[in-house]
Amino acid sequence: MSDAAAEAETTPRTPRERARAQTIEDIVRLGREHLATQGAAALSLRAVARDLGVVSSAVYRYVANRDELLTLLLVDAYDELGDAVDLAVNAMPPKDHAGRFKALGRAVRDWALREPARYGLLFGSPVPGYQAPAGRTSTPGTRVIYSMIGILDAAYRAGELTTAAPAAVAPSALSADLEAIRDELGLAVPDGLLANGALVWTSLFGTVSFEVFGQYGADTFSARGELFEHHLAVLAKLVGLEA
Amino acid sequence: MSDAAAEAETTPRTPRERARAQTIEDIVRLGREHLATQGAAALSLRAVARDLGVVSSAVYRYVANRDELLTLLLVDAYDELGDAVDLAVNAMPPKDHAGRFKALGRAVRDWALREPARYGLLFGSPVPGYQAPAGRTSTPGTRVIYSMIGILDAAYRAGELTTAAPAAVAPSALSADLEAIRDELGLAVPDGLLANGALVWTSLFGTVSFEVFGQYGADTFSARGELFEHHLAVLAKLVGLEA
DNA sequence: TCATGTCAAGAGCAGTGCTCTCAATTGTTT
DNA sequence: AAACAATTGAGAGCACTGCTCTTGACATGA
Repeated sequence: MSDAAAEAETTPRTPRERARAQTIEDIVRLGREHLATQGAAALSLRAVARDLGVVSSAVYRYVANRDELLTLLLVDAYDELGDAVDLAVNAMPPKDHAGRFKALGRAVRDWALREPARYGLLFGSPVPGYQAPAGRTSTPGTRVIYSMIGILDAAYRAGELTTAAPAAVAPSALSADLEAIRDELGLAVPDGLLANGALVWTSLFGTVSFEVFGQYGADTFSARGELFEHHLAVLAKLVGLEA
Repeated sequence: MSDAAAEAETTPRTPRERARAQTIEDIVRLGREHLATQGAAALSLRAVARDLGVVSSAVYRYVANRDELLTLLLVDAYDELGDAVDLAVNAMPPKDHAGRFKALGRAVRDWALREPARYGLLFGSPVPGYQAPAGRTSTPGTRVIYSMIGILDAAYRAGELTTAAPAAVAPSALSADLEAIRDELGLAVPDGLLANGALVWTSLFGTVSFEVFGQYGADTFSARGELFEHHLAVLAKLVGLEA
């Protein structure tokens, strides 16, 4: 236990370590399947153990407790979403900023509809009694928003944003927050744009959540893809990516 | 069981029925407290029974099962949120459409921050294995959106929306959806406005959810009230309620 | 070869939802 | 007032959960 963090990063050397890593991988894989089919709150270590063909207590050799497995699955899901987003964004030309933004949005929606339970773990109500360890989840958890901010910043630096820029934010506690974000990420975008970016960010996940969580009535919207495309266009305009 | 639905609506007449209604009310009250402090997935009928000073099986005399209690609490929360929104909206002059919209938004945010777990039950990830009975939850569950649409429609009919109206929606499956909504609710607002209204609706809950569910980093935004006000202003502009 | 470290298994505790039976209480009717 | 019937609470019990501890078997590295 001297440096568990360090050893967790190293690739396994001995056969024992490799077997152990393989077992943990199996547990995460089975956990992911259970999570995908039944949801976060229904995730059971005992069920995972059964599928692994092992008695329940044996799982605790590899995973400290249920929360630990939840954290592994959280990181796993964040990374898969991040990969899907990166793939979609990079499939577009670097200069097509609006296209990249829309690709990001569509990738989020597609992944969420494909993996509703895992999406719920990431962006739904918190699991009672579980607090995600910021040190392990913040990096994978910020990939999507960083990607979006990157698109916005690149478009701004290239001078390719609509001149109808959002009104500046008056000096305030909020502008101080925005300043801090700009500094930390080395951004060029002005306050108003950054604040609108935050709205676009939350709006994107709001729309997706409504669809995934079934907040729209069962028969209110049948053309949900079209509705999403409309929303995506409006959001793109909000940050000046489209005219 | 001949007409359970009918008898459920009538006010209790006999002392037995009154005692029974009182007990159910107590169960809902205790359930609400547990829900508020521990969250939906941690709601336990046995814990409620303990607090009620009764053995666990006795609760089943009054509530069919856990899902049934969840439904009662769902309706309870929807109604409380609806009441809070109505109160805030009606505190503004009927002609101050933008003010009424913002009051609605603030009421939603305030209630959500005051009751995070109950908000999570309404707008967070679905409880695994629980499907809300649409017949009992759709009416209380649509109060807020109907209120918002009402504000928008009133402003439109009064001709007090900014002329910079959103682009019309091309004839499509989406426009058919919007047409159906307009017909069913007897609205006057055109397609583009209605579609934007849907975005504003989901965006509002997206922003609130991010704040309530802790999706913002712990220290990314300190001035969350200001950020919300900024977003509210942008959303108001999106539907032409503000210039 | 032998000691060390690792492992799976099993028993067990406390909690959960839910069902069933039984006895007592209560309200209603004769 | 007495008899009846409906309603209720208690308790036992089943199957499930997370988690801990002990025990015995095994493989690894010295």
